[in-house]
Amino acid sequence: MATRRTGNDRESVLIDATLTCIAREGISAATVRNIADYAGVTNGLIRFYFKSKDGILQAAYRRFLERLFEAAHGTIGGDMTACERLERYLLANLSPPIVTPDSLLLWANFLPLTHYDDAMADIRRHWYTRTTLAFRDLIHGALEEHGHAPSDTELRRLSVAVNGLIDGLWIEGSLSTETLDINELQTIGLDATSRLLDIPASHSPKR
Amino acid sequence: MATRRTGNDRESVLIDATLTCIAREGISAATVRNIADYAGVTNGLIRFYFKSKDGILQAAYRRFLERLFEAAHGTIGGDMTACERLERYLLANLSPPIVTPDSLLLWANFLPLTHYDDAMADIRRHWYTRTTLAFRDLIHGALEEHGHAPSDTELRRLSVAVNGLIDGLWIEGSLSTETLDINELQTIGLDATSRLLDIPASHSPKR
DNA sequence: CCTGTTGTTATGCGGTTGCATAAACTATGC
DNA sequence: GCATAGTTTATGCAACCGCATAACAACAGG
Repeated sequence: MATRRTGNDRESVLIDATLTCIAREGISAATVRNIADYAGVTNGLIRFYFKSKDGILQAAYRRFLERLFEAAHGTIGGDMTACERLERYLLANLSPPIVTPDSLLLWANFLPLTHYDDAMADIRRHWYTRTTLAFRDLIHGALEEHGHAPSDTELRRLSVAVNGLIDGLWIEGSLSTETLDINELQTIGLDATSRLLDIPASHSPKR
Repeated sequence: MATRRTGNDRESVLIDATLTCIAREGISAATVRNIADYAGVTNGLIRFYFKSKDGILQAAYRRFLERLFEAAHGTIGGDMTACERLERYLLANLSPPIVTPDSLLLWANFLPLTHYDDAMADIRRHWYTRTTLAFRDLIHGALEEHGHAPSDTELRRLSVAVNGLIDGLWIEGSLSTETLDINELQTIGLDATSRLLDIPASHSPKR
């Protein structure tokens, strides 16, 4: 019997349990009973905190995306130069906990749901635009700092390219944690980005 | 009642039905009955061609990956220059049928299976190494053609970077078929690649 | 202490669905 | 026409799923 908790503490535990469950056994194993097992409680409790199974799934998806976002943007301080901010952001996106088999698995498991379920689709769109915009700003800042003044289309294209690069490296890194070490992944990412944006990398000033 | 067929024709239809089914309704809807419906036959027939549900799933995954591979490498002729070959390859990877919501959905639906099922994992590894190697050769050829003679690590890193870029653009393109048109995606991809490899793009000779 | 509220369990229901099997039927080649 | 490959129909039977509800445990305030 689980010890009694107060406040929305349990709710949080349940959401995390959902994520671990999905990461370990896949979305099809994310049944009310199974999730409850992961959380160490009994199935009925889920209905106490969420009005349906869809509810807890949406909450889990939201938390997952929010964590990804935070893991990347949380490392950025206001006192940095634009280039430092961009670099921090890139590095975070090429390190754990973002680059992990689990995060990729969660992403892949959730993605299909956003195609059949409107609520899930909304959640994805929300975070997608949020990340995209924030990212564009980062790129914009870094470019300006080096005297580049890109047009709107140029900026958009560069953002798409670098964003794509990072996403692709994220996948490669998460899928081959054995064969590709994290340091090399970061080196590759930073170096490639500096070439794409035509700005020197911070540690290797020239190239 | 479906008309009678001969040879392994039906088998092929069943595999395709599996893929359509997964793309449209997700892996959890890929039940024996549902797949049979998509194929226009009855459930019992599946067991005639495949020894279990896992069997047909593996066959479907194999076909899916093989098609992706073919869609990209099939466009390459032996009489082209290395650069042309690379460009063709990149363009194919940034066009339908590779860049489609369906292919991404299939990919995302299958990926988790490769983490719980050894047979599926083998299939993924097989095609993964195959694509990686082929891609590295393409890059290598293009670099040589421009007088670059990369070291092994350089070549590997460049391959990872460009490969990541393409994968990332594939995701972005497949997820936002509305907001991002295919031509722009290709422009972005080719341009970015030429910067990464430090070789001029074919149509815009200088930049 | 008692009581009301909140957190938690236990249990049951109705229903779906899944995979597999076996036996019956049909077309087709020889 | 007979044998065989292809196909359907019917069925078994179990797992299990999501949801609901009622009983039980803990804690807070009066």
